[in-house]
Amino acid sequence: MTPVMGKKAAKGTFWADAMADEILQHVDRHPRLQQIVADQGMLVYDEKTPSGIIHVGSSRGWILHDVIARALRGKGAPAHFVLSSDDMDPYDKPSAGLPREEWDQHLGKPFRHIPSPVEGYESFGDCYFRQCTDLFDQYAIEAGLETTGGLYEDGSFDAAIQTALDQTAAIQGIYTELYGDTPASHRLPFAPLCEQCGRIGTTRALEWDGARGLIRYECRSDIQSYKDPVTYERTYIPGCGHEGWRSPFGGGGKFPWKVEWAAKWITKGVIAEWAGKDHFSKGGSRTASCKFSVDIFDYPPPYPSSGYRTGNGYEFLNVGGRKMSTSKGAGVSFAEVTEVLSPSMMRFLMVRSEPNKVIDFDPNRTPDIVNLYNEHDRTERVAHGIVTKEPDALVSKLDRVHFYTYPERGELAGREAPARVKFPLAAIVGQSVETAEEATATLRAMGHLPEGRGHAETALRVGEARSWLGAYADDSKLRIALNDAVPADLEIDDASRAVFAGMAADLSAHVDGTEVLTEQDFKGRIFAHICDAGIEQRPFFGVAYEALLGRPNGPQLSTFLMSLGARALPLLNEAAGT
RNA sequence: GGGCCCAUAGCUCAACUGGCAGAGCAUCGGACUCUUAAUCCGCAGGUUCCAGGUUCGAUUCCUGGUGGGCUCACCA
Repeated sequence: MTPVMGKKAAKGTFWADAMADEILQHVDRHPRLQQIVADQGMLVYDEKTPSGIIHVGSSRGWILHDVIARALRGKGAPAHFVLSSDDMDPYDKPSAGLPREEWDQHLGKPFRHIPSPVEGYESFGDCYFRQCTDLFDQYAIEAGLETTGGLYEDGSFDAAIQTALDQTAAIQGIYTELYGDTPASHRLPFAPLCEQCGRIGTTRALEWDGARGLIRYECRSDIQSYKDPVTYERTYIPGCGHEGWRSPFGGGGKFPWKVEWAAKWITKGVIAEWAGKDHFSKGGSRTASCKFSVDIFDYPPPYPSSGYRTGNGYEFLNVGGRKMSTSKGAGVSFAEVTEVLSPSMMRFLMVRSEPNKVIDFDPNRTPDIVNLYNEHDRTERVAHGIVTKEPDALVSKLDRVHFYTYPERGELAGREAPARVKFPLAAIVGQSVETAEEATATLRAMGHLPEGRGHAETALRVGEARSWLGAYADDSKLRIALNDAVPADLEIDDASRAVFAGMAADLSAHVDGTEVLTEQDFKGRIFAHICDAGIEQRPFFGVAYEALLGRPNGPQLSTFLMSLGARALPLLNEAAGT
């Protein structure tokens, strides 16, 4: 391939396109990387430890890597995104939702060797990893999947293990240089897997015999500790006391994290890999890994790093102003969010925001949701060339946002934009009818959908609105709930009762088919009744909403009643006093 | 204490690699026999966090502050 020789990316360039340019330059600077790309393509890499239910914040990284890989492919580079499950990592503290008496026995073991808490998965690690990756299609995330444990077991890491252990002194020196004289300054950079008890978090490597390729270790009870979630006491994971020699190769153990990260880069030939900004803090794991990569493995650390310079990680996705945390069991899981919010919307949210901007998203805040849908729809319209009120710079940006939000749509030229119904309307109609079919029919009758189009996307959106209302919108104004009965303390004068009676009669006739009314007809009847009764419109509607919903306002009455159909009749009759 | 990121209209964000600060939503006003988080039209909304510096010109670049977020043993 011929990398596009990049100038510095223009400031107005969409973030993913600009990053792709920089990655191509990164490759250009290193002949070694050019060779790797020629041999195996351009690897965009990410990894995740499956230590429990994975929260929604992690999806920002997956989407980011997917978008970057697509941007690179868009420039002709043979890029692909691979996500690895760090399932060789040990289960290092009790997991929030699992019974202690059953699961504490597995503390210290690699996630890939612990049974799955949920049926149908190969292991603990497989379970939590795949609960997410099985949803990737819905998010249009195109990723190759692998497990880090698998890489240990198939020998991929063997060369790096040999290198690291042979250079133990140099690695210890780097730890000392970065962190001072800490325990890591004196340890072998490897955690053997105990042959007797299968734990990896409780072992200490004692001696490396490079000639025989064996490592001496013991399995102890003073290595790995956690803060007990109930008693808050520091508790040590018990090792089995085994001591012996074993081969570190072929799955015989794992690197400590910071060394492992660097080992992966050279082993896999990683060209680009981000992580959350927490890893990129000065003195953090990326700092150490870059050092190991350059000094120990002699490999150029992947973009956005360059040599010892780490570059910057991406910002967090906060939900309701809080950083999500897997281990604290707080927050919203990725799988859970997917059931309630549209994957397209989540993807849109993350594509439109530059990686260095915090995203604070709260599904409990109705305006957040309404706004997100509005912005999404506008982006879609602009991308289809429908609205051109926006300034040019914004149009070209929204164009790219749309492209990366819906990569599967491809070229839009000459294609009609999906017919979108605004989210609040979808929510109201969705609550007053039973099925998506009815909702679509109602919306079509109301004139919100063009003839013959918009059925599928509208049914989808009504479904999204309903799921969201079911999960998050308890106190949202968009929630409507029919009264069981007309509130006892509601005063209804005789004139108003007559209007209710008239509406009930009209609606009833419409429902049993003796009279076919369009929405316009029905609307006209309502006003005729009000006029006949000789009362003011405004106060009457207030009374009507109190009678039906227990609120002073609500959706347009004619639409609302028609979409309710027979379900509205008991209340209308009661209000009419009949 | 050190480091990184962020700060533009009430909210969410733009501003084409320094050139008259713009959109969407909300608010407000008007229209539609019609109350709405429906539709259409319109008004208003800004000392671009502060103080300096570079420049003919700074939201943009530099320095120093302020506020917010994240992070800096081990583990990941």
